[in-house]
Amino acid sequence: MQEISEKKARILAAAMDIFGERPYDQVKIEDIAERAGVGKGTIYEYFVSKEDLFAAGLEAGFNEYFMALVAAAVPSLPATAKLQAVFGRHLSFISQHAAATRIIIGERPASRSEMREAMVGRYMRLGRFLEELLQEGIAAGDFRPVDTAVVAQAIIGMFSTLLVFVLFAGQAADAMEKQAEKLLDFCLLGLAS
Amino acid sequence: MQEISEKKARILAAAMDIFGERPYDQVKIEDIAERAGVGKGTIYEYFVSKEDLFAAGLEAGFNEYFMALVAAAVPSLPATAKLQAVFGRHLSFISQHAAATRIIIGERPASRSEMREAMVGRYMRLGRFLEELLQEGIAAGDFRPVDTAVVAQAIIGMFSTLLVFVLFAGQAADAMEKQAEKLLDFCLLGLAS
Amino acid sequence: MQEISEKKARILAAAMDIFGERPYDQVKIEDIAERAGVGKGTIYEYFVSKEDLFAAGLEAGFNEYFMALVAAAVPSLPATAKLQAVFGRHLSFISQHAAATRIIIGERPASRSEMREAMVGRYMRLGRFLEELLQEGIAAGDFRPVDTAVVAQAIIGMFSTLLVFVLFAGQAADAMEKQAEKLLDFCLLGLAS
Amino acid sequence: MQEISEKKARILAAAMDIFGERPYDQVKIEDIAERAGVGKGTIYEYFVSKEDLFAAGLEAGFNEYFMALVAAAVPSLPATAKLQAVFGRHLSFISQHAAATRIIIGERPASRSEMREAMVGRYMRLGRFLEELLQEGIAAGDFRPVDTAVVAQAIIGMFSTLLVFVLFAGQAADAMEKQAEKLLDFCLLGLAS
DNA sequence: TATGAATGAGATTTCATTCAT
DNA sequence: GATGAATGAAATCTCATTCAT
Repeated sequence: MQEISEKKARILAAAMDIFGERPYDQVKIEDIAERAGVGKGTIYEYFVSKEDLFAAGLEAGFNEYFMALVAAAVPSLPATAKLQAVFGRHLSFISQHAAATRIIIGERPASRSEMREAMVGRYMRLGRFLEELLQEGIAAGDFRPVDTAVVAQAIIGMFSTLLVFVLFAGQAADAMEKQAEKLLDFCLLGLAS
Repeated sequence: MQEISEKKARILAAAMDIFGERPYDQVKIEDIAERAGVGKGTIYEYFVSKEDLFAAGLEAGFNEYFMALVAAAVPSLPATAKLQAVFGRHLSFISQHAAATRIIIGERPASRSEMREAMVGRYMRLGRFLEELLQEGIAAGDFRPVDTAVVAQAIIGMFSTLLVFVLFAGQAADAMEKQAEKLLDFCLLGLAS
Repeated sequence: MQEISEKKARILAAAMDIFGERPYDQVKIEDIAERAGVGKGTIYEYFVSKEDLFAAGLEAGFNEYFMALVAAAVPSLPATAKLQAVFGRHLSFISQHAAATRIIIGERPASRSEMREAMVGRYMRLGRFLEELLQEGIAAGDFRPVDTAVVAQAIIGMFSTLLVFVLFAGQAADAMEKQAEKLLDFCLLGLAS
Repeated sequence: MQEISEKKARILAAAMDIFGERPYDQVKIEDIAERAGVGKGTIYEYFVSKEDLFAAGLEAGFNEYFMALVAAAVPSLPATAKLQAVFGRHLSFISQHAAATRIIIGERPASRSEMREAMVGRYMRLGRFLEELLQEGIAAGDFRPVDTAVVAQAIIGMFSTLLVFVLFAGQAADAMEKQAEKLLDFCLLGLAS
């Protein structure tokens, strides 16, 4: 059973790798099988279809990302520092896990309504996390009492802009870092109590 | 020659329609031909390939969107009012032209670097427009002297978040309007001189 | 349009040929395309699916067979001679069109209910033809007033037995001819008025 | 060894069941394994291949049927009564063992000449049984001295027509019973000494 | 002996693109 | 220029069979 999970994980990892490299319809199941070191048929033992595998990769990629953000928000830190850490972690994650990230933004969110729902669900999850962080800051008097839902949305927006610049515009890492800092500053301006 | 352009326009319109309805690889050239009321072969008289047609639709969709924003920023208005108008127009555009919008963000065959470049180019164009607007406001003393590139980026980010909520989460129009207003307010907080 | 029908006919002929040679699932669409001298895709312009093509072949094969029987029953002949002619034509048809015939008995009648219905329909059509022939003979006083439905069924049964012997047991032609004659005689014994 | 046979029998029974339900290529070895309550691999302990298993089912199904006919021809009965009993048993068997019967006529992978031979062999076996019955009747003076081979063949033909009507046309049982009686009568007409 | 996870050959069908008319 | 019939490459998924346990 442990063995089984291990194989499923290997397939999933291979899928994320490859789906990150090129668009969905340029990925052959066979490519993934090869990279995972299993037979084509084996993939279908663990995933219902190519689309299912893609969706699983999406979910796993987001989870990885989300965990990274959560881990960055060390509980002992004050809210401002947490926010700063989250911004930084966002940037470093998308820089280092370009492939996984490219899946997250999802080359094809439109197809199945299930997938849309999942995507929206992920947005919400990220939003809730940021809202909690903001509420904490407000409670501690670090932030002014803003509408947390709105600000969270704004932050997600900033994150997604950074995404585009890092992944597609191929900006240099340090330029991006500066950019992220400034975005954070702008954000804090609006939050300053 | 006038005739020719008219036909090309009809094909492009049909393409935008249909690419907005479903993901790239679920669209058949034949569908577009049918909707445009021309033969399959005719499309190849005006467009090199399916990908080319998609790219043209993308560009046209963005132009439509961009023109709408530009038109909203009536020159005679003060910067704050312009920004407000642009926010409002963004929202109304994505609500009313869901199809065109879905192309803009949607499904990129993304394989070709040309397309990535075009996408980045559009981001930049939108960014420059917003920067100009911000600089104007700063010059007029309406905004504090922020890093316009950064704030423009932040606004683009907010726009894209609104996009997700409107297109995929299916939020009610009026709820979104309120949300957009609040995003603008948050923005203005950071900009207030 | 004439051209089109010609191509469809060529595909159908090739299909009957090949479906007659080997069982359904050992026939590749590609084989049929090759024999018909068209591309694989072309077949799908004229037939919805492999199964559809098979069903069409079945129908066409039966029609050919049925026409042959009908043609044998020359109107001017007395009933007994007609019956004799039909027996003879049955035998010669299945001997000479072994391939087409093998389709008729149908390697896979069970799959779709449509197909079953079509098969039953063919049985009925053959039955009605024989019944008419019998009724004519009864009216003319050549045959005793038997239950025509029953005797028609019996004749179909005899036909199918001959089928098995010719197609599968590979009996010599003249031996079969004698056999058919005797079957007819036995039949006539029951019919003799 | 007793245990082994029991398992083999269970597999065979399951195979007959399922091959009777749907055409050969819609049957998965796994389905049979499941119905038999054994593992997929186990089937290959007892049968060489899917085709082999099918052939075994065919043979077993025919044997069941053949035994039933033989049992119906109770030795003490006069020939006419025997023939009557055999007709009746044929009908009741195909009505009650539709699945087994469907195998007998059904779907032949037909590729292998072995299978054809087996099929012809079964026809012959049935033929010999009927011939013996006829000869007995002739010897007893119940039947006129017909060519027994021919009449046996005719009877087999009638049996197969009944098959089609019962299995595929879904005729009501009692209507068929009447039909069978009449077929027998017609037969007896030809046999009456 | 029994198992079932793993395999990979294989075939239908789709659809972008071509080109003769 | 306009058309759409013809094409064939290509890829998902199935399933009989194997073999390590």
